[in-house]
Amino acid sequence: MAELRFSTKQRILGAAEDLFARRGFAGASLRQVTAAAKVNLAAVNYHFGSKDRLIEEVFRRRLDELNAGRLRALKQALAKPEPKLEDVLAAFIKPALELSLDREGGSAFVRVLARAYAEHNERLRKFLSDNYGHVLREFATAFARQLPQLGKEELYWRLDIVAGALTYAMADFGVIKRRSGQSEREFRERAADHLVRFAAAGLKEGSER
Amino acid sequence: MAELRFSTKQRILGAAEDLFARRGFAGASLRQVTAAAKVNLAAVNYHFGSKDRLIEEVFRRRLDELNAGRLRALKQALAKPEPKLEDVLAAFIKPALELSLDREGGSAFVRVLARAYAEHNERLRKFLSDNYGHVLREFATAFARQLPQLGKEELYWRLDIVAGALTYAMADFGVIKRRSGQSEREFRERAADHLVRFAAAGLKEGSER
DNA sequence: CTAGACTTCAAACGATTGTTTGAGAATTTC
DNA sequence: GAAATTCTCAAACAATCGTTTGAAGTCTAG
Repeated sequence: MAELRFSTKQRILGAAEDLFARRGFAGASLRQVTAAAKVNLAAVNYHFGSKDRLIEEVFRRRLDELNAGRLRALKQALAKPEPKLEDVLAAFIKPALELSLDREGGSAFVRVLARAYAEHNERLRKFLSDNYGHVLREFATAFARQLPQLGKEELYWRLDIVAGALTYAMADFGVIKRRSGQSEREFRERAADHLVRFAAAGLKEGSER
Repeated sequence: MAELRFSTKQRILGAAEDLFARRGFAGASLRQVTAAAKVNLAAVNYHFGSKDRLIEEVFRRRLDELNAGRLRALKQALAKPEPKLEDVLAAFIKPALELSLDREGGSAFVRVLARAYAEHNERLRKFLSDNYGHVLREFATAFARQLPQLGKEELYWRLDIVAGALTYAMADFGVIKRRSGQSEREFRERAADHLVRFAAAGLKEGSER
């Protein structure tokens, strides 16, 4: 976490990500963050302006790439001759899996992401909606095309459940622990496969299958 | 929230539940809680001893009844001549639905519950595991009997996803808003039905169906 | 080499945190 | 109705919070 080879700004972002994942935004203090980053306390306000802006930058650093990856994967999936529901789901899930495999704090970030759902923080919601709302809208359109037999309301119900399950699974909650012989990558890829098949089954249920 | 007809202790628990749901355990201060409860600041430490113990009592007040209801429903479901997977799922989900319909803060509590998942707080996890772990173990056994074709590891994968989706859906996250003409009860019952069918589809997927 | 910009630092700011105190009010017990 | 117990209250406790300050350090451009 110290890692003095990184710049002050990067070390703060890394330490903040880790501590926000473990103690929440209110629960992690700037003194804990700067101590973990081996940086002076005032550096946060110098480089980011405030704690709130630091939180936003923790998101921006990862979400820019994550959502770009999702859109890329979606475009690729829809370019296939006969794109399936599973392809659209995988386009949403797999980039998040890749992120969670990032050596430098990616797995911490997906837990931060899960916290953002739990926090009903108005300021944070606006920031996320303003910057990344268009991605979710594109996926909603793609899902609607894959599931034409579902009413709009019904579709939103199911997508909401899928988004929740995804957030939960990616955050590594719950009882599942990987077997000791299994690599992190194997573990995560199995997780993504399970989630895609599980979500597809739930989304299709009641339709013609 | 004020509701002076309730005792000091009950008013504190109600206000704490509401504020923990909205701002988290670290984010809600005892001064905010006691102000909302129209109670003196010192009353929390007098009646509960500390903020941590107050948090535990917020859980205990609801979880005793919720988990008793789940075990009752599970017993009833397993007493049927041919219990189905959907029956076991409903036994887990429906009591939570009932709780979320409780006029006096039930819907706030399910959001508190979702926060407890997000918090990796060791103390809280131990409290929940010590007091209610046996309920989850009974359900795991029942699910295993309904899905004998699934390996133990595979089953745990899927149950974890179901638990996450349930927590998420019950916490009323996400984009779904009920139509203005729809009652809270109608809305929640539709939610539970969707969730049971969705979860059942995902749990069975890949088996004989 | 120097002037200027950028970055780090220890120290302190006022505000807020959970908790404790001891006096007083309210209630219960006999 | 007096004594004892339970509860409420304003006030203060030390600790910690996010933020600001101004001086000292480091770096870069001319």
